[in-house]
Amino acid sequence: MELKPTESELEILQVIWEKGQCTVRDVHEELTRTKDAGYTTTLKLMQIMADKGLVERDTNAKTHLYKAVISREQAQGTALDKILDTVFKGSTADLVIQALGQHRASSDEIDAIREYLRKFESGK
Amino acid sequence: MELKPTESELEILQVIWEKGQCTVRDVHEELTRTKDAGYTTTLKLMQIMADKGLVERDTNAKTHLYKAVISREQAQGTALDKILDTVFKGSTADLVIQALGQHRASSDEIDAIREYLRKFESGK
DNA sequence: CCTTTACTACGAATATCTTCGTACAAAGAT
DNA sequence: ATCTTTGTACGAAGATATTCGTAGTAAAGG
Repeated sequence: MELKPTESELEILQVIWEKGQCTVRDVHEELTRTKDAGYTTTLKLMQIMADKGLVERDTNAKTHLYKAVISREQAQGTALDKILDTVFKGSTADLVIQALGQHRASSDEIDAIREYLRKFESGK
Repeated sequence: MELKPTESELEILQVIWEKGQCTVRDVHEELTRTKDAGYTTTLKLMQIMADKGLVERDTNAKTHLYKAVISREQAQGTALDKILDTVFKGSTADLVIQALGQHRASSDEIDAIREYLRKFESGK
């Protein structure tokens, strides 16, 4: 089963992940805060996502309710796998170092990562 | 200027990054080790990439020589930005932790990251 | 020379993703 | 009851990405 959301699908998933269960209108209003798109465009995309199995929908009421099937964490994993493969030669260390270098992580973030490394290593 | 390579373009860039300057045939032979594609498909893609400015080519000789314009590091940065935005809510720490957790970095890798964190923090 | 091989150029078919208009049904408002 | 609003379904146009066939040209081998 292919579970690789497209760009637009990811925008929609972001909203659903954030809000939980959503109607098309919920998603659409959120999306139009930053970009503009017709309502039926959002609708169509969400229908396609339902076909693909990226979301599930409850069609009992007139207004359907959508929820995510794949979790944000799964999508994160997929996205990481992909860029590890395509631009990082598979090196997690390179990826991490690039991420830290480029994006000026805050001290809190760095502490969190240190903490994680500690746990990680003691857990082996 | 838009510098976002597509999926296929990234496959080609990987080869060029690895080998340096390349002919179409160089790239094509490398690609066909793992997938299959017609020669003219690879050619066309590389021509398009030249148009887009992803690669430069030297057309003096009959057989053209291609080299990457955008560096692997640039592409890494772009890729990271994109997934930070689309699936990590902008949190570098989440990204790093997911990357480490999921892909079982080796001890060497972890050491490299620790080392990096040390330098990073002392350098502020 | 002439034939075969290796290359580029380019148009066009496919495939995939995105966008939207139109049709129609249900619910709400007057 | 009728009109307006709010929904879904769906076809099809548009945009972009991918694939490949055909044509033409330069080089290499005989």
